[in-house]
Amino acid sequence: MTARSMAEQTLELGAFVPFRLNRLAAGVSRHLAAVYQSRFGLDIPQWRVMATVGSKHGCTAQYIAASTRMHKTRVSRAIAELEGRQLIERASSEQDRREREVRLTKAGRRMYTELVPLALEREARLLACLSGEQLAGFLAGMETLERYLQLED
Amino acid sequence: MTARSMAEQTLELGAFVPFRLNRLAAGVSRHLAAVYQSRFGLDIPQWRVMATVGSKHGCTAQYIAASTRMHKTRVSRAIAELEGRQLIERASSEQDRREREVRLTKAGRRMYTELVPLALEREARLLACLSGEQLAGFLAGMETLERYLQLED
DNA sequence: CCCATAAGGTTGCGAGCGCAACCAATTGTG
DNA sequence: CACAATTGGTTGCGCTCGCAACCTTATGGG
Repeated sequence: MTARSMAEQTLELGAFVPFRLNRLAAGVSRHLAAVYQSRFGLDIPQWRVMATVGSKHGCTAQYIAASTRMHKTRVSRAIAELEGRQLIERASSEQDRREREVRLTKAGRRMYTELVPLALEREARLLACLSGEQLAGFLAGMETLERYLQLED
Repeated sequence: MTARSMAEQTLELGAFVPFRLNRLAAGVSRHLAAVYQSRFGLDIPQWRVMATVGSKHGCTAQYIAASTRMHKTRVSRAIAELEGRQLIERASSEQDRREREVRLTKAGRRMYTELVPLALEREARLLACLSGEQLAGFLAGMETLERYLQLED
């Protein structure tokens, strides 16, 4: 080991990928929040529940927790709030009376059909700052990292 | 507009980049937490303060908040805890007696020199799952997104 | 058939965080 | 020089979250 390599290493957070990823994710969330927060009065857990239930009718809280990677208590509370706002409804499952099947109400479905195009458009507008080639490279890297960290569904 | 395009759009969270970025950032943080949490008893705010002060001796809480993008109260509390553990120390600035210059103590510097190589190694091990080309593409995309969202320092 | 164990879901509680208000020191302006 | 406005930093408060404990229903083994 040379004297040079003994010199104290430093770490610039601004160049440290874990930090940059957190910062980027927060920035993108903020970029998206305008859609579901100020316009529909949803917070992140509620938005995730709406998005999940909207494409998986009759799913359970269990399923929502697993696919959104939220803690089951967070899901439970988000569901309770959405039910209070009459956006979703629950019915005890026939097969297993511990489970409760979650569905969008009419009002919930109306919000969903309005919300989803706005969210997708927001995502598209963000990604439009990347060239086609850059987008492909970025997504490829994300997928590899997700697989490595076993984050996929 | 065709009848087909009137069909209700759906949104799969698992294919939605904002969600995937949050999930990835959380996964990477968890991957890294083993280093600073279980081994050195630091939480994220404390780790970020240590990292910042370690390469910017005598900086202010202000500076830490700006470069880590943490709320100033979060920084204030992290500093107070680290000071309580005698890892950093503060001295009132001569030029402006509102400011307090933050520095690592001897023990803090010892932790820093032990911590930084482990964190960098952890980052390198994570990124090693990407090919050189994939890594370059991923980082290029990140930089463009950061610039677009004005997340840089 | 009974009881131990597990699984779906909810709730009490403590910890962490952001907002707003605040204190102290500085700067700017008449 | 005085006083308003600003800035660095801390603190009280309310909110959200995760953990652990709990209730209810289902399952499995003797």
